[in-house]
Amino acid sequence: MAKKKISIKDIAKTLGISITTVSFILNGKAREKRISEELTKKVQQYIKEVGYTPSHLAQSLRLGKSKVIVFMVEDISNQFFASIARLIEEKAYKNGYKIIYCSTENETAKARELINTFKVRNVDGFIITPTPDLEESVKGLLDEGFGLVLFDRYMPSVDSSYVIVENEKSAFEATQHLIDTGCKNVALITVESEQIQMTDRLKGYQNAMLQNQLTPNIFQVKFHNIAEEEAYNRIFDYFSNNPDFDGVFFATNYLAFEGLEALGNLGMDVPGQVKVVSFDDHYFFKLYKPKITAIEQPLELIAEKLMEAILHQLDEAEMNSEPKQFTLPNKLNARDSSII
Amino acid sequence: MAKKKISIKDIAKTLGISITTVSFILNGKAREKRISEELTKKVQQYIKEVGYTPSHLAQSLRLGKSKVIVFMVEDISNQFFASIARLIEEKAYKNGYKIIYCSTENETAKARELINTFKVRNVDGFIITPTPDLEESVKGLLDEGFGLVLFDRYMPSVDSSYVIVENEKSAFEATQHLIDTGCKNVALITVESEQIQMTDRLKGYQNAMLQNQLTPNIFQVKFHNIAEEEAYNRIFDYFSNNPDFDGVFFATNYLAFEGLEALGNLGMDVPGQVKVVSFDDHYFFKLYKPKITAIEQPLELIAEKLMEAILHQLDEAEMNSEPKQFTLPNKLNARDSSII
DNA sequence: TAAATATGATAAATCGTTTTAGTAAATTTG
DNA sequence: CAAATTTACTAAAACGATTTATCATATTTA
Repeated sequence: MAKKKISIKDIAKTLGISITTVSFILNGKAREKRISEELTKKVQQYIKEVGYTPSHLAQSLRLGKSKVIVFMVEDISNQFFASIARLIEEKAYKNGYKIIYCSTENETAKARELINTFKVRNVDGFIITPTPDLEESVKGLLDEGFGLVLFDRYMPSVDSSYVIVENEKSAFEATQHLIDTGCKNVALITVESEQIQMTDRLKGYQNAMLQNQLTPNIFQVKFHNIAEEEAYNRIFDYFSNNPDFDGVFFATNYLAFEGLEALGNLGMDVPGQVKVVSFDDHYFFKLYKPKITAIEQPLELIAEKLMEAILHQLDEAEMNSEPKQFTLPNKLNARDSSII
Repeated sequence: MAKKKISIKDIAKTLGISITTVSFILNGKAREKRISEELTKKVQQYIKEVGYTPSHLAQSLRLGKSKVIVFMVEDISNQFFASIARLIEEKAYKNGYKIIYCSTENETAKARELINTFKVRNVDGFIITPTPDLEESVKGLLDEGFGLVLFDRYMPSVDSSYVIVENEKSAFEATQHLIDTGCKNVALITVESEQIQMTDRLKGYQNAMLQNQLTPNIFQVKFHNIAEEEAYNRIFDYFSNNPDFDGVFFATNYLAFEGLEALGNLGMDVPGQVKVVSFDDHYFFKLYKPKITAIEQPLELIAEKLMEAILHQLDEAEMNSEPKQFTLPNKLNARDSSII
């Protein structure tokens, strides 16, 4: 029966004092504002008694800060993003922030729309995995004073805070790992994308191949939000038409899932005939027979740095400070050591 | 350079009219409130010109509705919950709602705390996977007029809206499926839990066994937020000590992941020697060799009904209406048909 | 002892809306 | 033609907080 929520005004009236006094006490300014110890105690006591909590809405309106951070990723149901969501959650609540999530599907139009939606919703900050061509919107956020941290990928042309991983270095290592275990023709299965996290992985692969005097063998799947099956078919076709490889480096784990399926159906033995490494480790890779070697991103560290960067920006005291830019190291989980 | 946001007051001043008039026009009450066509047009034109959008904070404060729904689940990084999150997202935004998520870890204390946090944060509604002993808090929400829908499990003692699946029926079917394919001793691997979704699955299994004159063979893993490895070890031990089963029904997919690992390490051939069915289908089960039969929950339907139920409650017009209670059918994805 | 300062509290503006209760002027009615 | 009604619009209160400016009264200071 929805007992009406008590307000600061009710408290003032009941105690026969002014709203101002109550507010000062609530905000710990009693001493500073010279409210007597006696009255302060009395008010605090009463507040505890009735279980009063201030209206965040009213505070937000008055102070112009909503204590809301938007977590805008490619797809919140993706294991990687969901895991990060889980990890930043606690840190956010601990600091009095709430997190609203949304998924862009990596579609620029959708991302722009979402940014606009949330801008007018008085959120304080954004954590974003940017879609292609989102520079303008992102710069807009920065200009308008919103907190902003990019992650998973950054935008070379925008000087914002970001948290990414060492894509090129790890891709190099993964490729080198395959070569070290005897591969002469390592194929790279990646997506057709201009986004930096993907081009960096490509670069790492290419450098490793060239440094070992090997010929790159690249297949870029057109991945325009196509269905899993479609990806499977394209990878299957590529493998059938170019069967002379002895190693595969998958640039993302969903490519690996489909690719492993394809290898299996083509009767290619993993890891006997073909060795495999995937970017972006997954619970699945430990369970798969055989276990799959993969590059693990440091989820906890990413989450930690994300919150560090966004809170730093939202902290009044340090407004307009330098952007924080983190490039974090991954870990290659070699699960085929018995093969070497 | 944060150009200050334009307010309704600015518009009124610029056009030399009152705030009231602008507000009426903004809210489509121009006709009703007898604002002349001419002025209405002019104002609308100006609003479009300057790209004004109302402050949701101010509206929320004034109207007492924040257009925020809390999505409170056991663990947002769990594939099932993350998928639901993804699916309700769009429906929410389409209706002008934002979604805040949080994870309870299935800990009652944490759930209570979260509920309190969000109650004072002026959210409108809650979608909750209740932890054990959460009845009081949940009833509190109902009494205080918050929108509420439980899901994944409900509370028999609370007459709230909920969206669940046919746990008992599907568990029965899964067990029957194993029996039909020749199993005489089907083990049930489940968690030690009093929660209804789990006890229902147990019931379904038991009924199927008894109806077939077979002896139930139940192992309840103590699952007090233990690590994956711990669960693995316990299941491994159970299998080693009770090796005379020819089928396993796993009550959740994470139990199946660990259980399959254990079966593999025990050298038990799946599905030759032991046939397996799991509750809660997963991408993984399609990829695993052999493919694993599993019960698929209707994600889209669940999401749809969740939003239907919560929006129904938040709709002013239908306040205090009857709770909506949905029990949805699952689908058994038999992937071992070649074996029959 | 008059002026200056310290003490303890408060009135009122403000944030950006919505909505109730008016109010003048124009029009209709009897 | 005066009264009643309609038209077109507005003043002001309210939502629930924060904060600046102010105000008595008491205490120091000169």
